[in-house]
Amino acid sequence: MQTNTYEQYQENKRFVAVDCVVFGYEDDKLKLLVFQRAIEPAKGEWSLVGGWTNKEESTEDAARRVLQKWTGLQDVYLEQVHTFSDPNRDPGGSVITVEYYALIKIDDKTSNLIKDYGAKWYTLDELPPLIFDHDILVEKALEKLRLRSSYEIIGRKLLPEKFTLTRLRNIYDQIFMRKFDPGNFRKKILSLKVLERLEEKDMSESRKGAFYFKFKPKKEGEFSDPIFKRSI
Amino acid sequence: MQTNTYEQYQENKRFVAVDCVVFGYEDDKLKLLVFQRAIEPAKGEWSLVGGWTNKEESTEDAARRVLQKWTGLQDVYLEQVHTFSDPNRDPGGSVITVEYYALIKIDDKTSNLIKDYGAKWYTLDELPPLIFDHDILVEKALEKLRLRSSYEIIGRKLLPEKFTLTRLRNIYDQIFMRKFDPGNFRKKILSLKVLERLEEKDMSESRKGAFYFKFKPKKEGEFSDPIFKRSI
DNA sequence: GCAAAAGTGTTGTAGTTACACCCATGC
DNA sequence: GCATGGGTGTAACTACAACACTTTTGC
Repeated sequence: MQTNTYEQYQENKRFVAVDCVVFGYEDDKLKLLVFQRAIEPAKGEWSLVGGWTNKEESTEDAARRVLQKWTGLQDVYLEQVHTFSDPNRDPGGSVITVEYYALIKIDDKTSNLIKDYGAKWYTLDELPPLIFDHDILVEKALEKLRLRSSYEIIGRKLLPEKFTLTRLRNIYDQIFMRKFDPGNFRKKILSLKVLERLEEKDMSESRKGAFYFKFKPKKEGEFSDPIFKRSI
Repeated sequence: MQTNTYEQYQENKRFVAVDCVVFGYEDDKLKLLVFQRAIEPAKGEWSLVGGWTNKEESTEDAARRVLQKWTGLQDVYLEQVHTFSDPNRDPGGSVITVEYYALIKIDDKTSNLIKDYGAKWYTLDELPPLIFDHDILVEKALEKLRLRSSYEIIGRKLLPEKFTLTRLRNIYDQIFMRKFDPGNFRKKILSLKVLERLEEKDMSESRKGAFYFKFKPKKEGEFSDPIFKRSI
């Protein structure tokens, strides 16, 4: 173990937690994963997935560890959102929390794992009130997700291997809480040349059928798929 | 003192610091404030302004306290940037740092206070290497500042009461590390209607003289001065 | 008059929006 | 044959970039 030059400042040490806003897409709905809190205070109330960090890991690793523990999920997409530190934000004591949002693909396997822990997927409009400042964390995560979604097509982390453009648009409709014009959305997305059309069609949503698409493999070192060229 | 439900998790407690990337504008240059570190390890080397947080305050309050202590500055504009937590980022021990950037108006009073503490203003291109991951923090702060600057005119926090458009453009040139077209920049900024032209001219930079401008008072509850209307 | 920065005008391009319209197919 | 989502085309609008041009004034 490394020597710690700062041990004289012991009394400054803090509780540091991570909280994850977990987004998933199921039954054409953007959903959010919430848990019933396992410890006091507010035991039993709805809360985000969270846990303590420890000093041998980064907060991102802690977030991954916590997600793995509670949901069985691995290799999720994480992005740091914000750090909350109001000493009164948690009635149990002064706790700093580093917030992440996660994007995951919901499949049967994950669904089962999640059920084991008293967790539940809620759509954004049906979300119950959450403990502490977690409602604010959700709002912040959404803002960050919107920002990210305007720089790159985020469906890659939420959708199954093959999907229709209507489904992708549906995600964007829900993230931005508005209706995108189907024609314009299609042209915009296809102009970015990050999707590849498959020969197969999805016949379940319309008579005509809609072509499936998949993401082209992401090139190494390639930064992202900018949706808007404009900058200052 | 409030009771702490979490005391049983003592061994999870962490060192949490704040670091501030302080931007100022002086002699037509965007500058960054760095200090010579006062404690081991890396004592005497250049570092960002930073300090410990304690559990009675938020990290933002800690940042304000630290800035006040080292620079005498009060009422600065702060924005949280990112939280760094790699357990090996600080050779002195596992320390989480919450990063903020600050925008300040440099005047003679602040200059004097700052000199007292072995601090120094550097332009971006002359910045010496900083300790630990602080070079990365600077890069992150710049990115965040660029983002903010494309949503609202940030000069309000950096410039004196009255200023010319050339000076404002000069700030943008340096933040984005490119030359903005003087005519286009002028039209863009004035179209936002957040500036008010004064009758007085600055005759020091040209024969013709350039009108001084000032920011209109910010309306209460008004969010910001968007520079780009476009969204997805 | 000339240099130099301040300030205005003009034109082309490209991203975006709104919306009309055709397509394919199961009923 | 018609309703429905899938998919294409087009015209108007607007932000932006490039750049020409005019203004002012000290030297």
